[in-house]
Amino acid sequence: MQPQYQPSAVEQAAQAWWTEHRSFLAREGAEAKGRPKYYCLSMFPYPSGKLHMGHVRNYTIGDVLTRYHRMRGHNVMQPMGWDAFGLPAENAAMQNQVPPAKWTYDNISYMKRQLQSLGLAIDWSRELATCQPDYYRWNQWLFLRMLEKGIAYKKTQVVNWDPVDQTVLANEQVIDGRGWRTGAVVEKREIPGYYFGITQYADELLSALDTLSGWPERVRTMQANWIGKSHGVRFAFPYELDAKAGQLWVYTTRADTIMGVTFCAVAAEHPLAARAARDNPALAAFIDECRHGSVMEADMATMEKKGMPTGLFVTHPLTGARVEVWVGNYVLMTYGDGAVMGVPAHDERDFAFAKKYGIDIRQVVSVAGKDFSLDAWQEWYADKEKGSCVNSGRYDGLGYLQAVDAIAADLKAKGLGDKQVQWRLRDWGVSRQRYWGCPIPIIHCPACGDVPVPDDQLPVVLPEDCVPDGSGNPLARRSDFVDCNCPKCGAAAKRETDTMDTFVDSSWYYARFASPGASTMVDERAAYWMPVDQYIGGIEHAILHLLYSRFWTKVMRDLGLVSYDEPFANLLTQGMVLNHIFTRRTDKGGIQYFAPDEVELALDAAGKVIGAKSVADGQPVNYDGIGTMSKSKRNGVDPQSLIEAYGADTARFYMMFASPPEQTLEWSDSSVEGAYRFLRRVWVFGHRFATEMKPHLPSVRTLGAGALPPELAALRREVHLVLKQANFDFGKFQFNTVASAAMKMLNAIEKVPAGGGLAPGMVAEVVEEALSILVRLLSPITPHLAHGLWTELGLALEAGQAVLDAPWPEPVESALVQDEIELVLQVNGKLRGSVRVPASADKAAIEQLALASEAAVRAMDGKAAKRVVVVPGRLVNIVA
RNA sequence: GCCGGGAUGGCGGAACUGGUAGACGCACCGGACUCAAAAUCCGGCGGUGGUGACAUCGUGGGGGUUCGAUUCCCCCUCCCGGCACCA
Repeated sequence: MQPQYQPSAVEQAAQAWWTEHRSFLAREGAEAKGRPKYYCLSMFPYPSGKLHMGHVRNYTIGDVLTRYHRMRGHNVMQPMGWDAFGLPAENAAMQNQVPPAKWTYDNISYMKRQLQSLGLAIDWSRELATCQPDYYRWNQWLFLRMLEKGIAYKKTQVVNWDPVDQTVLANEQVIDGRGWRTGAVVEKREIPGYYFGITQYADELLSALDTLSGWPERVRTMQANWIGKSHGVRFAFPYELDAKAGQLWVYTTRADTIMGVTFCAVAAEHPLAARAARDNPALAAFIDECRHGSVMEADMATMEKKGMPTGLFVTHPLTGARVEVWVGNYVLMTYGDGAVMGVPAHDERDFAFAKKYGIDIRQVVSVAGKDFSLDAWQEWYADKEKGSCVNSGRYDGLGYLQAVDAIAADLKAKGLGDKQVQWRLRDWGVSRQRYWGCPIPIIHCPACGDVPVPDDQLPVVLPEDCVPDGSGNPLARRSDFVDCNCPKCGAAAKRETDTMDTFVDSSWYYARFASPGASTMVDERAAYWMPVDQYIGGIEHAILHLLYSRFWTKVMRDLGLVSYDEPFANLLTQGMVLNHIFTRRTDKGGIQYFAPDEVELALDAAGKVIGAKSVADGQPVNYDGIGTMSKSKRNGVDPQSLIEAYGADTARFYMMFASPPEQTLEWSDSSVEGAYRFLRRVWVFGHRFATEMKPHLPSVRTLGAGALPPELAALRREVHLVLKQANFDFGKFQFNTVASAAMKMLNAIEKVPAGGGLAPGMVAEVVEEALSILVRLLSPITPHLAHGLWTELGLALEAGQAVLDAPWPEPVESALVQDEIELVLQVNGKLRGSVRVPASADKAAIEQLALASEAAVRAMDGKAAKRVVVVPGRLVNIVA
């Protein structure tokens, strides 16, 4: 074997071997040979151009798990594909005058080569791209099924409208309330669109979270809060207007405070607001003002709360009091009925609103020992657990639950309300006024209306040669796409030009991977592979993508297409990859970003960073902390250059070692070098073993049969002890400590005692076993290095067996035993030394030995022990 | 604003169910090798006091529970992710 570690040679050889042996083709049925299936899936990438470090991290984690489970005896499947529709392709098209399709396919072929150079154990025979008609036709097909079942339907939606470009903007394209290209103030506009009735599944999506024991608690909590089941009361304020009786319906979770209502507020889009504005120009102007700005909830929630009275009054359903109706810019038309009751005394937002506009504040809940004040908001005003009703007539003295019950009953008796369960979750709007997406299979006929495209005319194929220009949807200008005949009456008709949200594409790709090439949406192979055993992706997908996929699965199940309830049995949410940010203020007040390799750091004597300067001009730059790698901040590191400089194994090892998968990972060039150094040491020691030790190996191995000399027993014990911990850590997905275990193991093996009367054959045997364990432990993380060493050192347990199919190593218990153990000695909880005791000693014996120890006697200073706490195998604490 | 998460040496991080805080690595310092440098190898490395054994403080800040708290509870600060048309 080569005495030096040459990653490119090692990696090319390993990859050639895997290709030749078709090592990563997943098998089904009899070919699975009775092994349990393990479907390991990383979230597929958007083909943005080239891989970024987040991809490398994501796919390395998936690959480590895939290879680990394979060695554990599973029938593994790890597919890969492309989330190929989306906005960036249209942006690139505008910039480069290249059709999104070409840009996308070019990116895919480049990124595929990059993924292959990482040595991922991917079954490429299952590759798919969501922009291919034989994939997205099933989006269209299922859309039609959902339409038939009433799960898909049409209604108006509120969008960001750029009045200059005359186009709908994505939230991302709205910067500070203005269009990103035109700078025009964005308006809210209502247009028709298709929705998926995810709320029909709200109950199950919530309750089934309890069955997802393989999901992180935080993701389940986020989804539960997002679905947002709340128990409250929906009730009405009657009014009379234009000589007609009407009712203003509101929803509240705080019905116990209903006696404190001093105003109502409606959304600007509410019919009552429109009616009031009819003869109130000031109000009309205010409503118009509310139309400006983005539709993002974060913007709505942080903007200044403004309101204006409508001059209309409604009647309090219980007190009969006249209550004025206001228009509030903070009231969401999309939640509940687009109107809220205002209780300034017990709602922080209402309090601020009332203070601002001089509305009455009426206390109706009190907490014993707390004084109510009109001057400043207090947390307890809104604490429904502790208070009871006051100033509330017949409800006085009731706690939250009793008050809600009594009030709901009274409202019900009057026919003006009842208890109601409310969801925060809204139906999923899927229409996008964009070109590069899956066409919605609808035809608009002047006579028949909206007509679904018949199944036998699917797929509705998207033309791939359009170049968008930023104003409107280019599809609308393509008569060869738009003009068609009505499937019902045959008359000339227009095809729908909206495309589907790209979240639709990613809501079921995992199932298609399990039935590649099927002539139906999925086939029986999906029944074998699904659900995904391990799903891996960024935490930023914790809600939308994962919730939509769960919803989509339940729809497919109810259509009889699949029989599982949930798509992802286990979920690992990986953290982001961060890097340092360096900036300089420009003369014009802008910010200039410097890539980390354009900056030289100044260190003090202890190695602490005390300054930075530009390599180019030697002038100082500011260190702006750490942030996600991004093009705009110029702090990204190109995986390609990393692989070229150090090899894929170093990139993989560094990624796993630098941080546990769920946490953020901070980039460090020197730590990458550290990873490389380690891999080189492994290789070099392998060479030393092959040349210096292996020749002494006895033909019949006796390891474990008899007692080893103490030095070798200690080495062997260390190796097995570290392995035991590493196996435990693997189960926790804590790959950083697995990597560090491999380092510890090498540290121990490198110090292998030699000479001193030790039989060289015995030394070689202990080292061979240690290397066999180390190489297998490393193989999921650094598969090329492991493949090379396994072969070159002849470590295979069965002839011809590659390391990727070798059995996972388990610690040998007999190698771990020891006669004496060391316990930590504490006095009053403070470390005061240690005490050696026989491994078999019982509590009484340990107490005695501890009390008699030199360290204890000194620390006790003649005082008597009140109590002795013994934690077996760990410590003794003497309480004096 | 709302929901979720995080904070440990100069840095990334470790610490099993409450039991030796700082494993492993990086950086830095010292030594060996070298004409010299790089690479490599050996040693040191939280703060303060002490020649030293050792003492003492120390896991974002404040309080609590416990023989014992990075870990559990309460309050606060800052940072990160999501907020429905980025993917």
